Amino acid sequence: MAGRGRPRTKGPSISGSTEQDILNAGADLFCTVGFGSVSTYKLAQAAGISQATLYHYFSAKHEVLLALLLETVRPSIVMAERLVGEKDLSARDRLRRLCAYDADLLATTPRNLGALYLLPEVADDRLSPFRTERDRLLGAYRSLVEQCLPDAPEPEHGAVADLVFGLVESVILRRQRAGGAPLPRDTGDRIAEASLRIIGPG
Amino acid sequence: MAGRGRPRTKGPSISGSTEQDILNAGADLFCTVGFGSVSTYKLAQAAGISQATLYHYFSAKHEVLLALLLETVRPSIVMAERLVGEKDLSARDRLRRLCAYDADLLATTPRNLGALYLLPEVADDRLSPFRTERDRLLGAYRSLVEQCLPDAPEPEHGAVADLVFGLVESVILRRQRAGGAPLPRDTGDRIAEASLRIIGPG
DNA sequence: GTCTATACATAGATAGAC
DNA sequence: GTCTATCTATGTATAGAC
Repeated sequence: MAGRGRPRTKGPSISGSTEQDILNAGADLFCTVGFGSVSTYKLAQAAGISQATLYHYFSAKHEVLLALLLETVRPSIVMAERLVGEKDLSARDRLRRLCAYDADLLATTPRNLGALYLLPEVADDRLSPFRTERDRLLGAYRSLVEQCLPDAPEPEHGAVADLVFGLVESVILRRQRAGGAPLPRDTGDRIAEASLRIIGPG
Repeated sequence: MAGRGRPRTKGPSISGSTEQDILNAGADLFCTVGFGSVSTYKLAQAAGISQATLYHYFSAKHEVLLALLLETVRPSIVMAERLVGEKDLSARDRLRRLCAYDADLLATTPRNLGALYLLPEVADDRLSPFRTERDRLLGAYRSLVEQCLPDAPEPEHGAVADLVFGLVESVILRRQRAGGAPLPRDTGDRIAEASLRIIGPG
């Protein structure tokens, strides 16, 4: 199981890949301690490598955070854009599924990775590729809300999408208050139901 | 207007109080850059004083953040506990007012101070006095939800209160995405209406 | 009450041996 | 691919003059 064929000289990796060890360590630390509060030394230590070795895998500290952000948001984007185009289900059902999927991810993944979205450092220019992706996700929510409320005036779609998206993301804050521990498994479904109540009767 | 009777030798204060200058600078920087990413040097510079003078007013960097957190959450607690005891209004009306008040504060105050709640550093032991206060606020929400849903089973109250509290706090995230700029003035009312829809028909 | 100066530790990133 | 050693900058906090 360990090493999976990749020869290593020292410091056996837990995951089988040193890069993954670094990402795992970053996920642990950035979510709980913050970004600016974590030194590259502590990050490397948590990954089981020396501080210098970090720079063999990432050219700078913020690149670790960027990689984490992108890989965290990607599954949601894939699911969202699939549901936007999936015309066999009603718009309400598709929005329900998206909310349930996203909220469940945020609530039950081993680490509270959504907390990365909350870091003020995300506003940094060097992390703009992530913000672009998150805007794509928000756009998909807006499309689904629009399909749910075809008769509503235009600006209303964005406002309602903001409410729904916000309700889903509020799972992150709740989990952070709970010390990062996973939330009950019905969290996703409850969020989805509440979202549809915000949308109004079908 | 400036100085308000307090003699100053150098570095005229903008606000009339150096302590307030420090808090203002902390509000600006911690919300936008983060806590660990802000040095005491930059903090002092933004407050218009030397780095050493900071330690005349606060014994350590985290004390600045603690003061900000406590003064940010206090108005919400005062309003919440007043509404919990105010029996002249229906429970729904009181919850509506609380949600509208809190969401409006978060949406329209000059700085996006709610973003302070999102900092991972808030989990630090030295900031536990703030977490205690925030739990008091959450308790008030739960009390009001309980009064709105007297027939619901016990654990349901906490779950619904989490949804409502989360929806209110989602304003922070939305504003952060908007670069910290104030949100439309109807944000509080919209959040309050959506909260009551989550609660269900009266 | 504010400053300059400084102590001392840690920061991010690079060089070069193995 | 990983390390030790190191560079240079910056970090927090304190000492002591004014």
